[in-house]
Amino acid sequence: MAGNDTGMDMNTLSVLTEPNRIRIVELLRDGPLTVGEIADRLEMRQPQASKHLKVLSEHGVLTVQADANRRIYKLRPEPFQALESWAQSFTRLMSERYDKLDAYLREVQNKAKKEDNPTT
Amino acid sequence: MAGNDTGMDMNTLSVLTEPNRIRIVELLRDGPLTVGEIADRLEMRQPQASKHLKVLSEHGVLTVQADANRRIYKLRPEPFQALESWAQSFTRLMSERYDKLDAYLREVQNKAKKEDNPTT
DNA sequence: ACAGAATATTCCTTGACAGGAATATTCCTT
DNA sequence: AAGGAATATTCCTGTCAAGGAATATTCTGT
Repeated sequence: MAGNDTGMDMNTLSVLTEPNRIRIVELLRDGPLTVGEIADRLEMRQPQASKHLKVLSEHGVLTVQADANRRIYKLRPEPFQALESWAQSFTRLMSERYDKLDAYLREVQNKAKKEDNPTT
Repeated sequence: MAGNDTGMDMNTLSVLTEPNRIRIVELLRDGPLTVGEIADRLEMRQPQASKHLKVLSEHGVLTVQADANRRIYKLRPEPFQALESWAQSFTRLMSERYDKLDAYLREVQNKAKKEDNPTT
């Protein structure tokens, strides 16, 4: 493992960075919607909406619920919890890290000298 | 505005789509590093590292500090705070939204009937 | 069974973008 | 001033993914 214990699947993040998918997700924040409504409100064509919804579903961001002809999409909480944790893993550490810059600077300079004459 | 008041600029986020950039960001979580070290530890070539670092800097995820020949890159806290807020704007609402599914279902079905014979 | 909604899928084209390789630039050291 | 790190930039090429358009599928109501 690479020290990522936030449960954050990085594909989830990358799936959320497509502009139209972000719009979909933000729209669904206010509640579940059908494909048609999503396409309408975001002024995109139905096929594109379906495609994005598929991607989002496949990555666990959304779930579908069938209602007759329609498919109602809604957000799943998990990815956002994971994303929040992931972001926190940075914000929590950030302030103390700030102090380490000076230390690192000196360290780097030392290493530079050492590499001038390695013990050989 | 489109109801996004978290200060989250999604273009900032979109920069984190690229796997190697995520790796860089996670590496820098442990503290600032020079270009060479980043390239080494992530086993990528220096030019690619520089390119990614440039993109990350341009989008405000990193800052540079020059030290002689070297450039020390470190994370900026703002994007991650914004990301955390953004994620929270979902996790906070998610549980109550869950209850609204049934309501929405009925609403959708009503609307369907109305559209069958619009008042004209 | 049929007509017609609502949604999904396929095929195609195009643009963006990441990596490779070579080279330019900047800065230090002597 | 010259040589040599460390880093940045440029040019090229291939890949991938999003959008458009057309079509297929699924479901309903009668």
